[in-house]
Amino acid sequence: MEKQTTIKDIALALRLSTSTVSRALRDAPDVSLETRNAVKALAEELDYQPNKLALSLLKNQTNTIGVIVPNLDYIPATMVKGIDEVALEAGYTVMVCQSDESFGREILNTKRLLDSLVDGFIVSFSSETNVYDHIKKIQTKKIPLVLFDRVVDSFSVPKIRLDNAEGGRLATQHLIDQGYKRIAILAGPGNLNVSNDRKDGYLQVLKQNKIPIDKNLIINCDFNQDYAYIATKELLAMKKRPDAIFAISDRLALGAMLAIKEQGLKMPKDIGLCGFNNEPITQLLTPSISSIEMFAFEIGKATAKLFLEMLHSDADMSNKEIVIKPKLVVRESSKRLPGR
Amino acid sequence: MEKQTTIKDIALALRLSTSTVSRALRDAPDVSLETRNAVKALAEELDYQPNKLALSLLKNQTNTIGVIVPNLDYIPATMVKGIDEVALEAGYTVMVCQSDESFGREILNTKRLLDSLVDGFIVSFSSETNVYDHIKKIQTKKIPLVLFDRVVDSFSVPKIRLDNAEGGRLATQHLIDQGYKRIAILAGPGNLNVSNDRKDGYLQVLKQNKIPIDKNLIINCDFNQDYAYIATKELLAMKKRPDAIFAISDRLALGAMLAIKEQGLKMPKDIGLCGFNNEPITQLLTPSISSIEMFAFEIGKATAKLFLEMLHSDADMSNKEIVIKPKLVVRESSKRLPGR
DNA sequence: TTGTAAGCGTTATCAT
DNA sequence: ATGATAACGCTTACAA
Repeated sequence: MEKQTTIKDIALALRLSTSTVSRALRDAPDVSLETRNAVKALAEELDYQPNKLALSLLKNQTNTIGVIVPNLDYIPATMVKGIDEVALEAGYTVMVCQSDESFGREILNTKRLLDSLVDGFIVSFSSETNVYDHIKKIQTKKIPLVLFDRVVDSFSVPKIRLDNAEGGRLATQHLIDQGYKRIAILAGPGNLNVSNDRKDGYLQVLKQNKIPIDKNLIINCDFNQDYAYIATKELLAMKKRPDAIFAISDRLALGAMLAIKEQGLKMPKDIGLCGFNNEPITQLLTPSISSIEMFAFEIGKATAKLFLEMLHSDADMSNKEIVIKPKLVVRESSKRLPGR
Repeated sequence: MEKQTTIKDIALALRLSTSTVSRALRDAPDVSLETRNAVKALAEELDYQPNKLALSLLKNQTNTIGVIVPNLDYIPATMVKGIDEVALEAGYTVMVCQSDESFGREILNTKRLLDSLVDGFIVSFSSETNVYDHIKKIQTKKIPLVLFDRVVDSFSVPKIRLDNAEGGRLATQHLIDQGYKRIAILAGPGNLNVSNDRKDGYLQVLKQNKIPIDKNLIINCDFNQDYAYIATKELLAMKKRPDAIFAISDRLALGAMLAIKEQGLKMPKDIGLCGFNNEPITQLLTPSISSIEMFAFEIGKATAKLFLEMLHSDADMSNKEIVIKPKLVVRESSKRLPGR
């Protein structure tokens, strides 16, 4: 790694002081046109780049945002893309760390970013996380923090998330509208808001429609296709098997689909299926899978915007919460009535 | 953001000089046990964290690796995971920038990372890139650089990639072995090694098997499902239509599949299909799609290892090239003979 | 064993 | 209009 040109080099060459050079470079008003031009010309020639480290040390700010995501699957990757786009435009660089759904990695990532001296954090929790000391530490240090997607209510920090309950309602009501009577749910990990809220939506709609709730039809599980496959096999082996399945993620829906096909059941005739996330894959499968669009890119952009707003305004935003509305996307796996 | 505890704070509180504190903290031999303990205790109490910025400025090294990937789809995301894992273990932090297949973004990312003063670069090119001044700039500055996956031969820097030609051979030979006679190829963007090498493998095998090469069956295109769909429709509309398609990525295979299904053709009976990358989706589709496993995670890990090796050894590694062997995974879309 | 001082690259404050 | 100096947090000769 070669030595970079510094202000000193320029100053020396031009027999100026570093301060003058610094001023000239930044178009300060009180520097003669002559010197300014000379400085700029030489800077150009030597390919001078200001040293960000020195600047950061001085200003105590790195222009870097630490982003922690549970994984880099389609949805988080899309959100990161949104965050990155907005942050970049505002002159911030994003450091993305993925926790791989591991609490330990999440802690580690927090530490890493903390001592990388990021200007703030944008965090979405791993499915294992249910202790939040690492987050409290961020708060203690008064470092700006925004939670997104997989959030936790108990922290008074800005949050952005999908209206997951609404998503659950949309999916469940849709299945009911299509004439399904015994609707099971693959409900995801029990400690995530995204799981619980979607399940709550499901429960609400069942109640509204006076459909009795059968606990045997509610399966909590990892976001894991294999688990969904096994769970679905068990569901289908029941004496009174469900006639529809609401999987709270498309990955879970995939697992369910495999089990359904293996059982020789046909969608949507014998059994209905609705996923969540609206990943591209849902429209490619046969049958295509109904799902809930969650606007991941938009959530990402909104998150970064909210973060920057918090960073630059002094208003207290700790109770601000942005909730994005999901959209039902009906496909073959659950559509057995004409219309709609 | 609260002021962090510094060495100065500790020195002041303990009526020591900063150098003594610094030494005590780093277990230097020439500091009395007494002071060392006092310092460490207070450091613990005040939750002292060394300021990385100051250290970086001093040592002129950030312990950060800049990674540029063309996108965050399954394969690059998996590679990043591998890179991250190895880098983390070695005490390095990874800054990932995705170019979104845009040359402009790639330039921008290079700039960003360059003035973030990363210790080195790990780069995979966007599909638009065919001018390499930004890479030359990295080289001019003597900053360590490794290319991976989408590489370019003209640079004498360490490289890691799949044996793409072998992948092309495996896929094509497999289709021939299954009795397909007119094999088309969706060959991807013409300026990427991954495209050209896979196509070369295809051409080689056709020659070996004395199958005439028909230029109409060779389609160069973006890594874009929609394009593959359209191209396949055209292929199928030919008077002498192909009886098999080798798509050099699974995304392209998906597009092809949609067109094939729409045409009412059955795989593998009427037409064979083989993709590339072995993304999880290939085994979920109906029919499941044969593909080439490219060991993305391993490539990622190997890349980071090679990078670190280069960073820490003074041997000239500029001609080192690691080539990973792909593996054929046969699935329903191309298997019409028993056995194998 | 401990302290002093210089230096990493930059900017801000206060002279001149 | 320009320069000298201190400061950001830390390490490392060199001195004591």
